[in-house]
Amino acid sequence: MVRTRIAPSPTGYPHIGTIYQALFDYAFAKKYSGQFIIRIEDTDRNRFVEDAEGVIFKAFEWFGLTEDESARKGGDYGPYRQSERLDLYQKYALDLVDSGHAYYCFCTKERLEDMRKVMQSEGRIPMYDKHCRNLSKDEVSKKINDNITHVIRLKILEGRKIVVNDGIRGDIDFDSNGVDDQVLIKADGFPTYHLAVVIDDHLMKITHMLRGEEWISSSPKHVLLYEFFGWEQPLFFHTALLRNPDKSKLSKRHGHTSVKWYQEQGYLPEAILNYLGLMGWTNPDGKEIFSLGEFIKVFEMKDLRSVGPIFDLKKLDWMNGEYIRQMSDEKLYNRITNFIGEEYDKQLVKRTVPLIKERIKKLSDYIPLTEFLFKRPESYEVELSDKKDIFKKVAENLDRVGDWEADIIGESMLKTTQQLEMKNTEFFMLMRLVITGKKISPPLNESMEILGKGECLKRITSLT
RNA sequence: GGCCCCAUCGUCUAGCGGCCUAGGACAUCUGGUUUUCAGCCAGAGAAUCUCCGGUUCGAAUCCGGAUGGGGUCACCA
Repeated sequence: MVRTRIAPSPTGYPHIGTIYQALFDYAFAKKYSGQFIIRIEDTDRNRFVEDAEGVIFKAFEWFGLTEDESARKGGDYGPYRQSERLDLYQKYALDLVDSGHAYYCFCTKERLEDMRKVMQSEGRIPMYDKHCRNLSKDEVSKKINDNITHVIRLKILEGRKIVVNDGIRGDIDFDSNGVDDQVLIKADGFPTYHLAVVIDDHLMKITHMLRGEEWISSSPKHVLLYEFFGWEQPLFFHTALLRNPDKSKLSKRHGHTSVKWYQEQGYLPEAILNYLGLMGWTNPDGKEIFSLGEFIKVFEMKDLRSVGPIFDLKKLDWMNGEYIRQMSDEKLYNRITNFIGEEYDKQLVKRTVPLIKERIKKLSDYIPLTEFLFKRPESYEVELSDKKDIFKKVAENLDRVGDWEADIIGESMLKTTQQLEMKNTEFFMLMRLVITGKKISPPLNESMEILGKGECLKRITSLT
């Protein structure tokens, strides 16, 4: 049975990289009829954001990455919120102390900081100096009785080779001398990520553990913990990191990391997922546009590449446009009204859909392109005050049009062009400007039909 | 800096020892369709496969080293 999990921290809007990983977790679990789990890792009380959890779940819903078990849905291996599992972590940490694989540490933050400064100034790598490692049992119990704040640290054996098996990269060897005596239980009684992740993945029966590459260097600690507990490890998969254009890890400063931003830009969730699926993975049949369902059918974790791809918005834009064009008018209409809100006349919006479908890449392109239909242009991109005669003539001819339909409107204007002995391009550009205010717009005849005869004549005669 | 990961067009990638004078997609440019833009169609340019050694009859593909990029070194995840 395959069981995968994504473990976001409730610190704000979800990171696009979290979705990237969740996509693989989800697809893999679904492919093998397993379960996909969302676990909330809220052990850092300093970074905790009150309503972040709800926002996270909403985001997953938006993408259609629906979980089988989670903090909101429950399941057989709960609770799925780490803050509700504190006694569990405590118990296992004490087991580790008993078996000699962990120890109490009473060092103050100040001492630790000073120690690191000294080590750094000596050009050494800052690591805990194991100061509290060899305290006697009596010393420890005395300090605990005296209520001295303490943490519990992992005791790393020296001179050992630790092998981390990664499903994407193969075996990665570490020397235990380079691994720090990691804090397992913090002074506030909360576990650190390292302890919690191992205990939870084991207890929740996770079979395939996928996470970002930035965790590789702490993996030896986790491997050791599995060994000390005598537990079988899940398979590890460390995905390549999404990058900024300068190749550094995708960050707010150089790129867009928040799911919220993508929503506000009017990217479609299915397009984002499709694009993400192209990062580090290639569809065996070469197709670049594929649905989540198709992805699930062919995805294998081992096919993931280990190179960190640069997140290229240009290609996402293209793909989003591709999805928009493939969508039915009805569906696109729903997406647009959903996106722009209530203030726009829905009947009007509906009629514009066929006009803009091939012209927008993102939902946020809609309003700038169609604004002129909802309100009269306030200015014109080109000076029109010296074209009064032309507009007078057009207005006269258009006024005679009986059935206000695109084709007939076009014919009338074509006739006017001939009467005025103007070039088509020149004439229609003037018309485009007077109607829309802009040099670039959706098809003119159709736009005029939607706008209505009265409104069109008003716009034209206002310049005569 | 120590440790670890990675390395094919600007970007995403194909490639698993001969089919590679390196293929596709995005982007760019050109032409066509056209009442603007977009779309669509056709085409072009774009990678001495980071470099240097080695293995081999033969290497983008295997091995070693160098270089470059990235990650990580917290009582954050």
